[in-house]
Amino acid sequence: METRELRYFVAVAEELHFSRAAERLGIAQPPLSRAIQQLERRLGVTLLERDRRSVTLTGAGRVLLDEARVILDATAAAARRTRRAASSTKRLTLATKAGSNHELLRKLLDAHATEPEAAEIDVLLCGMGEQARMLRDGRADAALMQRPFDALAGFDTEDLLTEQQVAILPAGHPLAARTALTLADLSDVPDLPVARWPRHDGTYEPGPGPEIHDLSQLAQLIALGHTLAVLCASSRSWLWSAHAAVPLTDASHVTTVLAWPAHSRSRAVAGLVRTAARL
Amino acid sequence: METRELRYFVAVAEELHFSRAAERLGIAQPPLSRAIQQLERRLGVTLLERDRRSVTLTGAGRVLLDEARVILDATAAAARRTRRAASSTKRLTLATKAGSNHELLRKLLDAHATEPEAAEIDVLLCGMGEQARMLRDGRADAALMQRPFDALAGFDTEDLLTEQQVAILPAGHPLAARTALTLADLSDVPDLPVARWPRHDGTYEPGPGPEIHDLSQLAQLIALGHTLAVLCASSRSWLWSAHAAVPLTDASHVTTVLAWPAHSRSRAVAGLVRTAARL
DNA sequence: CGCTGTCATACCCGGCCGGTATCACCGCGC
DNA sequence: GCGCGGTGATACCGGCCGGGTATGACAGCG
Repeated sequence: METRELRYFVAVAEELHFSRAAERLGIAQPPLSRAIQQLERRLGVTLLERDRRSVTLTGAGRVLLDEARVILDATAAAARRTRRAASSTKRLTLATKAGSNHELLRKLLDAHATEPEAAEIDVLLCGMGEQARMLRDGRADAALMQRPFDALAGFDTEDLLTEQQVAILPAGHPLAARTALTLADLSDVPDLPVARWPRHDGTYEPGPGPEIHDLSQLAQLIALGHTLAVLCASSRSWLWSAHAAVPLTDASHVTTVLAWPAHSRSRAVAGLVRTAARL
Repeated sequence: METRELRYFVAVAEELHFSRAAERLGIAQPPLSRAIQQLERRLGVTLLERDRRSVTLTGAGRVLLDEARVILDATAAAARRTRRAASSTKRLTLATKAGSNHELLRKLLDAHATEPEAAEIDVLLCGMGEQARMLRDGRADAALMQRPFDALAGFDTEDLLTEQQVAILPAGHPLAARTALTLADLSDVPDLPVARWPRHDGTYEPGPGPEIHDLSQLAQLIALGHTLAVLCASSRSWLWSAHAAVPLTDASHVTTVLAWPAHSRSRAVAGLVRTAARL
């Protein structure tokens, strides 16, 4: 199975339409039909049911679609990682959630800068939960992520900092005067629906609160009194004067971790991990 | 990057010799040289340092070698899984260590057989630690594995049974008369070196004991009085009369788990997992 | 200084990838 | 019922590229 065939198959399987898929691929329809037939012949499996008026995936086709997506992503990541390994042995890209854990990032970068032989670090600021994609993509070599919020499957990690969570509220709100809160206190504040974060797959669970894409948007919404949010304590570093932070006594703790692709053999990443382990 | 190019590159990177790699691939040397040059040109990266007398990998080459191996394995697995999905919706292959956990396997199969809509199960008997490869390969849909011995990374699991470990000894040995032992008792028995299991990567750590590949071999070696072994308690089901099993009071417990590829969407696997969860 | 072994280059051929033209077929509307 | 539009499949052709053979350039070695 060549990646070209997989690319073609994914296009057809997603469009369920040969002509549209061909257009998307930038080729004509007949060669595409032929390529898929050839793939089916070589596998000895019918992947698509052509029904004169509609194209549908067979069970085997669904399996191959899942697998092919993974393979194509891995191939693109491999090319990127290879290119980056060539262009810059002494340079690495660290993905981090824009705005979060500023103090920790500062400490990590400062400590790393004092290391002899240390690689230079490019900081790549991401939206919520984008770090995992960047790491898988090969666009980043390492990332700061948070357990249990971020999807850490497939990565190796080093714990950096465990901290309490706090509720971030509009400064004028009655709850903001309290010295401590519980999750129950927040679950049903009538005028302040809890902000909704994207899940691991990028979708949002239904609910009344606004969908959050990045922290500056969240900050604005809280300052406007439209929502409240639960974040780790170090978020205090970016609070506005219109914000108030109140500790949550019963929320799970959050651990910020340094994550990198499992089995990475990059010396630059290893150096950063060593620095992080000493923090 | 086409899989053909990756296949060629892996061959050259492993052999570090174009002619031998070409022979292994079943093609002539010049086309291979050209293919690698083309790959390098397309990536804009030199992967191999040709030094008139020797070929060595560059840093980028090492990165691509790791990535390419993963991609090629994934591609082969994808083909196998697709073929199997086509040939048998109602059939799945369960990999298990030959000889181990016989009682548990029996219970699982019996319970599954009574389910309506249940897939038929082909049991695939593996040597030590081979199940992980079978799962990754796509040669098996699920496997019985043991924590903490087997490499479970990348799989989803369902715990089935946690049990104590026991020492298996030749029946006539002095230690066999004891009612309980500790790991310290076993660490330095002069005439009975402890059997060595393969590690996750298939290699063995150095030591005096014999290298174990499967349980029948181990059984024979113990019966001959050449070694002793530490196994989970359910191993008692296959003991010979020439064997004795003595509980270990301080060894970590072993959990037998049902494992399957993460994100599997197979209905047949889901059915088996449901059965297992009810055990 | 040839000999050997290495990888690169030159050149040729056949197959396959992609394009255009067309077919076979279905659903739809008049 | 009969064009008509739109679907994927087929037929055919041309050019590119992957593969082969022959050979070159060069280093190490006896």
